[in-house]
Amino acid sequence: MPATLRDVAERAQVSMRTVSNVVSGYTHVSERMRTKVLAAIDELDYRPNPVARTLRTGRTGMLALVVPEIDVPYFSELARDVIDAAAEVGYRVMIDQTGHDHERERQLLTGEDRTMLFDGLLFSPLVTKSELLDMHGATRMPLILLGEHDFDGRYDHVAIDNVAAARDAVGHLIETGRTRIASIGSQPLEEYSTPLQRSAGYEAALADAGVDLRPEYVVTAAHYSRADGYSAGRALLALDPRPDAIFCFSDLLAFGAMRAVFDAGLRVPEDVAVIGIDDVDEGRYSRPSLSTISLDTQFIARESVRRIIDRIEDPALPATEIVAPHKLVVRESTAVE
Amino acid sequence: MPATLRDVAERAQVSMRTVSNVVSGYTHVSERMRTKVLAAIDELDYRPNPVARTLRTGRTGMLALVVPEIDVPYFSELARDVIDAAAEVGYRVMIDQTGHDHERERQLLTGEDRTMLFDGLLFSPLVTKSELLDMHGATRMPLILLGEHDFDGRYDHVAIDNVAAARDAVGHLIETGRTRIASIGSQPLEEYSTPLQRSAGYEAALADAGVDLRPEYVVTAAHYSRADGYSAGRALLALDPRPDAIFCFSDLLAFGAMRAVFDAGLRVPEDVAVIGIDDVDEGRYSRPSLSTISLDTQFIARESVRRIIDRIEDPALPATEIVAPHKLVVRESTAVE
DNA sequence: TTGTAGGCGTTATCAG
DNA sequence: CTGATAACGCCTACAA
Repeated sequence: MPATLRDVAERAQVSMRTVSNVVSGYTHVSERMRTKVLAAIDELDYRPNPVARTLRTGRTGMLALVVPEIDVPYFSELARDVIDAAAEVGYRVMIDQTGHDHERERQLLTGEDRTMLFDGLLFSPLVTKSELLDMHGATRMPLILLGEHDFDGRYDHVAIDNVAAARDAVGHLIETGRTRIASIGSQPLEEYSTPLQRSAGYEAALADAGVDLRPEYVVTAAHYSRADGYSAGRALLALDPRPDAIFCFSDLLAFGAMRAVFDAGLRVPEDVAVIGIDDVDEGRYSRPSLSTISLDTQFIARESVRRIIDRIEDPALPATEIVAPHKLVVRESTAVE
Repeated sequence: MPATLRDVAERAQVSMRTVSNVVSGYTHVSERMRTKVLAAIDELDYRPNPVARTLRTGRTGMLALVVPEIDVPYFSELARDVIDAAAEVGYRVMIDQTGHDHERERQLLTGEDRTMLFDGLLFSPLVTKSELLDMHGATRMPLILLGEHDFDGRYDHVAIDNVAAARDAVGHLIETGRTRIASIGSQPLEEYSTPLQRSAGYEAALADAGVDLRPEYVVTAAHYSRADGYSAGRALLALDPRPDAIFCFSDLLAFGAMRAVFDAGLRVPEDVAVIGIDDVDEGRYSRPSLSTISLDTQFIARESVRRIIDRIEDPALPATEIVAPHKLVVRESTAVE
């Protein structure tokens, strides 16, 4: 049976008030009292009960980070940075993965879950915006959207300019002389906003260069996985004329696509150039190393944690949008000659 | 101001007890009462306060998973499986990364942290065993050790047989005719148990085959990262005679080492064979694909969650050890001819 | 500077 | 089957 504040008070012959003062940052406690209390705490091996403290103060000191899949490198690298940024300001992070399951997203958003022991929600969503608004409406849980854009200014979000990112990637392929540019990553059924935006950027870049969009060059991917990149890549290589470049909506898709190119007996970048988005560590060591659009996960993590803490402290704050920077990183997979 | 149980009771003209019964799915409630209460809940948009419930019941419904680095694929794949396994039994998972920081490990273990809002700890440790015993001693927090071995039977753990895993990997290299077998991954300073065990397996396999251990073929790595694998690989390739095989203590090290081989103008597996441990997804798509020892993260996740829940329910349970299976997966990076 | 008492929102005990 | 009431452990006006 763990010791409580009352036990310590009895043991030290002082009031609970004094013990509490000592425990939670000294505010005017005499030296005699303090040592007496500390001794009692030590003897009883007392630790404050965080749940009771939470009930009283209304703060759990915990944030939730919700991502589609934690084992996708982009999200695990983001999680790493979020955990670190949160730790710096005294918060811990609960992670949940929705696994492309709308129902699980909905439960978190509506607060329907029975274990919502956190002060705020960092949400990297699949759902489209209108659905989101309806779901979250009733709750008062502070919420920051990650990686999204254009939510009518009704929510805080730390966004990526997905249209520009895709445009930069495809623009690079065009600059290096490729003209038959395929893409992998648009969504088969649902209208998720990230792939929609990246599709828009792809189309815009082609239009800018006066290159026709060939519908057969646009291959969908249900998940942003290596496996889906591989099968999409195989499909593209069977086309005639064969693409001379592939823009993948994520690095993971790109790794799969590159492997498909090799298995077809072709070379990257000589026969087919490949570029991704995310800039995960893997791409620096893959063969060939992967050209990509680098998204600044540290920036996203820091800003979103900063922002949600502001909002927890003042729920009335107006919603803001912060756009994280991105930049083109040229490596071997799009080299010329 | 969110509605409370009392508000609902007043609104529905019943006692708090009845409302509580309805909310927590108690069976013996008359149909009349139930509908009346549900109506009131709906009108007031009432949601139970999880913190109050937790204070009363002593359960948070949350587990903590502590790993060195969440962005290391092995750990993020493990986290994925742990989150899923926990969700199946109604638990959520808080993730913390110690980043090779002993102090952070200690805080979690001693319960010194001020936000320990979880019912049990799944711990993938860096510390050696005696340190661990001393730290955790006082706390009553249920604890399961992951991936470790040989803790005197004083703690529950879901172990990997690291000695056998390393031995199998090196044995495979020997069977395929390699004789100058280097290793990357022993630790430079501290005596962490996982690398110690893998070193032991490496040495044992060489001894089994009557192959001499050359000290210069043993290269340390501070972290199990691609970067460290790369620099270790470079160092090995400069030796004379050059190794014809490299056993890496993790897949990540292996990816770095393979890249070093290519950058030196050599080939994998023709000039140098490479094998890792972990079997992360990346190794199925890398070029060449990576031979490795597959660790069953699903098994580890399921068993550790099952075990910690048993222990939460009955803290008096005797400690048990479960050893997760592993198996050799042969791919291109160790092929012959 | 320190003590007393009330309440955070829930569940559990004990009557009825 | 339902109602009143006491904890759960802590923090903080308010009082001394």
